Amino acid sequence: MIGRMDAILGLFQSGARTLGGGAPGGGVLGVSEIARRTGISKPAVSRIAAELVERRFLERVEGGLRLGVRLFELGSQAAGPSDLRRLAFATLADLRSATRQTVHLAVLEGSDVVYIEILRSRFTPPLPSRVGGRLPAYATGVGKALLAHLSEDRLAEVLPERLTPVGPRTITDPAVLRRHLEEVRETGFAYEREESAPLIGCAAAPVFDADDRPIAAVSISVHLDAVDLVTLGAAVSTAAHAITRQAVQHQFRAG
Amino acid sequence: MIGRMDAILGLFQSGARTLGGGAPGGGVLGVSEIARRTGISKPAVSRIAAELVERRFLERVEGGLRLGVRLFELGSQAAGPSDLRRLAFATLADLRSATRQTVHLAVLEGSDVVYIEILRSRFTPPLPSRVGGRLPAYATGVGKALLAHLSEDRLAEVLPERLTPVGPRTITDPAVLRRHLEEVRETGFAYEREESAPLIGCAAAPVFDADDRPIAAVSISVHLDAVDLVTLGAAVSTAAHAITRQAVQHQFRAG
DNA sequence: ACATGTGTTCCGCTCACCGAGACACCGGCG
DNA sequence: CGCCGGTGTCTCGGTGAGCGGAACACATGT
Repeated sequence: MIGRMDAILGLFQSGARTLGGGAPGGGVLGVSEIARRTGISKPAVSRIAAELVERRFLERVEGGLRLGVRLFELGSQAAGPSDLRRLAFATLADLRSATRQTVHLAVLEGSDVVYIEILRSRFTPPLPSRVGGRLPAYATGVGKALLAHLSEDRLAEVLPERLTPVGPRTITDPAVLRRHLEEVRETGFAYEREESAPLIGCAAAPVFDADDRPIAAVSISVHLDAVDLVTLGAAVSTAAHAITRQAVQHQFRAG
Repeated sequence: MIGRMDAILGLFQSGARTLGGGAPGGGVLGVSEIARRTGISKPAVSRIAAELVERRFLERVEGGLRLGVRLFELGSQAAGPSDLRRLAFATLADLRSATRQTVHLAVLEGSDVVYIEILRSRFTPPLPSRVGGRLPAYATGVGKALLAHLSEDRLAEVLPERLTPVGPRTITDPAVLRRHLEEVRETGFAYEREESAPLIGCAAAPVFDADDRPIAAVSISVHLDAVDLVTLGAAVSTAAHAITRQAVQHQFRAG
C-alpha cells in the first residue's frame, strides 16, 4: 500500500514544518513511534520499513530509521525542481551579489511553499528556511506572490479556512489576505514583514511559464530596518522577469 | 506493492547510468512504456501512477510522467547525504580553489557509486557526472577508493562477476581489479585514467567514520595531460583526512 | 474507413497484506 | 533477582486490496 508508505515517509519531513526549533540533525524515528503517529499497526510498520530499507528509501541507524540515499538520488533527478534550479541559478546569483542579501526560489505545493534554492548572504541574519523545506504559502513573500496569480477557484481550494500564525505578524484573517493578494497582483510583487520569522521581511515576485501560469517565485529576505522593501521589490521583479524569459525559452511548463 | 513502485521510479533514474548520451531534459515516460519496461500490466501501472501523482511522487506533464516535487523534498532531507554534504562543503571548496579542478564527493550504494556533491571548475573539461547520478564503482576513482577498504566478503557480494566497460580503458578483469585495490589500500588513494570517460583521469581518497569504516570518497578530476595524478593524490588525501576528522567529530556513522 | 498507438475503466479471482497476539530483547529500579 | 515498560520481530488465519484480461474512449497517421 502506497498510502501507508507515504504516511511513513511524511513523518520524516514533518519536522520541516516546525522550522523554528527543528532538529537539523535529520529526523530519526523508531518503528513504535511511527506506528503511534500514523495509526498503522506495529507489525505493518516493521514490515514496510524493512522493505523500504532494502530498497534504500530508508536507512537503519542507531536509534531507528531515517531517510535513505535512494530518495536523495530520485530527488536530485526530479526534473521540475532541478531544471528550474539550473535555469534560474545565474540570475539568482546576480540578484544576490547586487543586493547582498539572501535569495530564495520556491514553488507552490498544495497550500505550502517548497524551497527549491537558497543562496545565503552574510549580510542577512540566518533564516530557518531549508532547501526542500515547507512553509504555509500565506505566511511567506514567495507564497503570496504565487497565490496572487491563481484563479479564484484554485485559490479557494488551496487556502485553508483557518490561517494559523507562524510569525509574530502572520496574517490570519482571510479577508485581509484577499485584499493583500489583490494589491500584490496590481503592483507585481509581494512583500512581507515578520509574518514568517521575527525581524525578517522580504520582497518577492512570481515567475511565469509561456501560458502566464505562475510556476515559482523569487524573494530577497532582509533584516527589517536594513533596507527599503520597495527598492528590493523592483530588483526582485526584474530578476523574476529574467527567469520567466528563460523558462519560456526552455519551454518550461507548470506541473 | 512497494516493489512495483520502486521498479517504476527506478526507470526514471536509469537514465543516469547512461551518462554518456543521457538526456538532461529529465526523463518523461508514458504509462505504456513503463508497463513494457517493467513487465507490469498496463492497468496496474496506470493505477499506481495515479496514486503516485496524487501524492506528488510523480508529476503529469505533456507526454507522460516524470519525477515529482515530493521526491525533491524528501531527497533534500535525506539526512545521510545532506549532512555529509554540509559537513564536507568547506573542505571541498578549499580543495577546488587549491587545485582549480573539478571536485567530487560520492558514497557507495550497492555496486555503484552515487555522487553527493560536485564542485565544477572551468579548468576541467565538462564531465557527465551529476549530483544523484550513478556509475559502477569499479570504473571510477571514488569507487575504487571505497572498494579498497571493504572487507573481503563485503567486496565479494558487491562486485558483479562481469565487469562491463564504461570508459575507453575500464578495468574488466576482476583479478587485475583486486591487485589494483590492494595498491589503493597501501598508498591510501586511488587514481584512474580514462576508465570512466575519455581523456579524463582522477585521484581519489576515502573518508572514514569513527570506526574506520569508509563512508564516502573525494576525488579531483583532470584532463589527463594537465596535471600529475600523484600530486593530486596528496592533495585529495589531506582533504579526505580533514573530512574524516569532521565526520568523526560530528559522530557521523556509516549507513 | 482502417490500423496502431495511447491511457483509463470494469470486474471477478486470488494471494499478499493486515493486525492481534505472542515472542525475544533491552535497560532501569527496587 | 524478578518485574516492569519499552523496544522490534515472528507466527498465522482471515479478508479485502490489488491484480490483469478484456473492453473501452481518444488521439494519431495512412
